[in-house]
Amino acid sequence: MAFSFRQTEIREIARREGRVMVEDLATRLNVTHQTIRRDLTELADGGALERVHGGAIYPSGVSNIGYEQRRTLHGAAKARIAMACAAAIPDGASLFLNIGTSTEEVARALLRHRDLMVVTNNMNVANILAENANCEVIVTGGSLRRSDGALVGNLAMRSVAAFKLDYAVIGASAMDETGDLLDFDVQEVGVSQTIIAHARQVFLVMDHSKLGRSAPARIGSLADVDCLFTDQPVPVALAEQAQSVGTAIKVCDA
Amino acid sequence: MAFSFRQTEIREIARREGRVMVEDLATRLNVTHQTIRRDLTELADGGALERVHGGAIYPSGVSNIGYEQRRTLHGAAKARIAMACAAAIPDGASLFLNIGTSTEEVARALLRHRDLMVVTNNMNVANILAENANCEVIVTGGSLRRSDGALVGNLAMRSVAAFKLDYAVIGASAMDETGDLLDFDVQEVGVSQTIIAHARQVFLVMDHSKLGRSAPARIGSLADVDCLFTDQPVPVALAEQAQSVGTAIKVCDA
DNA sequence: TCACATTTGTTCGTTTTTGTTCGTTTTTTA
DNA sequence: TAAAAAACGAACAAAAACGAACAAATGTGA
Repeated sequence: MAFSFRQTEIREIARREGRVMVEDLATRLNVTHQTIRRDLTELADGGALERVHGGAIYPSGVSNIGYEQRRTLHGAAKARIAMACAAAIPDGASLFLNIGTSTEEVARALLRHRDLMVVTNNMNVANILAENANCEVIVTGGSLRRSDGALVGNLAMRSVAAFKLDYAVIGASAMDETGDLLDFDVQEVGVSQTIIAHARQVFLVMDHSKLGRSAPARIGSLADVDCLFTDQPVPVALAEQAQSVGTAIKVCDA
Repeated sequence: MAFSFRQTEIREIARREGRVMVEDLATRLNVTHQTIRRDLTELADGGALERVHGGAIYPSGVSNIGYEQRRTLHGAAKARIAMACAAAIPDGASLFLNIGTSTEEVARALLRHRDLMVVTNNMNVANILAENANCEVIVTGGSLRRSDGALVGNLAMRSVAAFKLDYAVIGASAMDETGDLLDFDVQEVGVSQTIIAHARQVFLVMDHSKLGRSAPARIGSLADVDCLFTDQPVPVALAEQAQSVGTAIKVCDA
């Protein structure tokens, strides 16, 4: 179904503003209510909008901005990665879980584990694992970043440094071809570095979209990681690099 | 099931603030109580909210830690206390908020304040205030206690000690006739003491049911408190005690 | 230019939503 | 524990939104 010019515009407005109202659109687009209604009905029939009395709502599951969006992006792949990573962590272990949607997924995959001790600077992880009664959850301090529930800053770093745990499960924004582990946010780098330094084994969870691309801040290198969990075969250069520094790569495809 | 605009908004508010009240929503959304009730019923039918007498609560996740929230839903007294306490805190202030349903209530009352800096060892408080974009939220570290979302332990205490703020808003389990401030949980005492020591002004929020009763662990005394916010006139002995040590008492009755 | 299809505006009966009232149930208070 | 207060839901009327039908305007191809 091809939408008219006006219908496309209505959909655009709905995407931007989350919702549209018949009355309002009629004024803005200089047409009658009835015309708008016809448009909304067609858009709803085509699945582009969700019709409600008085207007329509942009379907939220599809593209809530920002964090919610990333959350559902690559959902199945992330779940597989998380399951594989969780499987590598034994009951009774102590571990760090840092920021990122991938690590949150790991937290979900750890809900059935027993006697874990988890230290995290991610509020969402804490919330998720709160449901596992067999798991001690320790939250690092820090300033709350609303966009993703991260706790950042000095406090977080100092808190992490007070531990020495069996595992660290970390995510990051990117890894480039030379095996450098990168992040978009400079604030996060310090915490991630500290976590790596205070864990006996480091697991990196990262879907394929982040491999081979770049980001401004450097956390460390592939050599710091004991095992990389991802969803597709990695670029050859990276695979060779991993081989030479002794990093295992676990590809979790369907 | 597609929810109407208003219903969508109600759900959003519920997500942000953990709960909604019929009365409040009717005012904020400019419709009658009956309309709000209908909305809440439909949202509850659709599984988007959980209906309770007087309003509804947002299910799942952290907002759901413990059933305390439901209990306090009808605590009009607590809400009044919280409003009065919030009113005594100016925009731009820095403050501690410790554990307790009363302090959570204060957090809700602070949602409209601007430029606050809030340090808390209460996950629920952090979640509530996360929605006030004008408020910097800092979470102390600590071990997560599931029953009430508190962060306890050494880490919490050490984190608190890193600050010196304008106000401390604290709750406690009890205050006996001699003006001793008491708690049922020994673990909490240390944190509360540290908070008191690192604030320029101390506000105690405590409903009348806790006044004049006892508890095993001692936090401090009435003398450490600058102002006590409660909902009913305090016992005479306590009032005299307060007078002699220079503690203000604010009775927030309807 | 004409015939025809498509889109938009207008009108009007129908449906949905909301406000009002009132008796019932639940919660609070004394 | 009984009275008072608050919240609840049902019923009905008013208001708002809806969609169908048809006329007018616009666009299109012979």
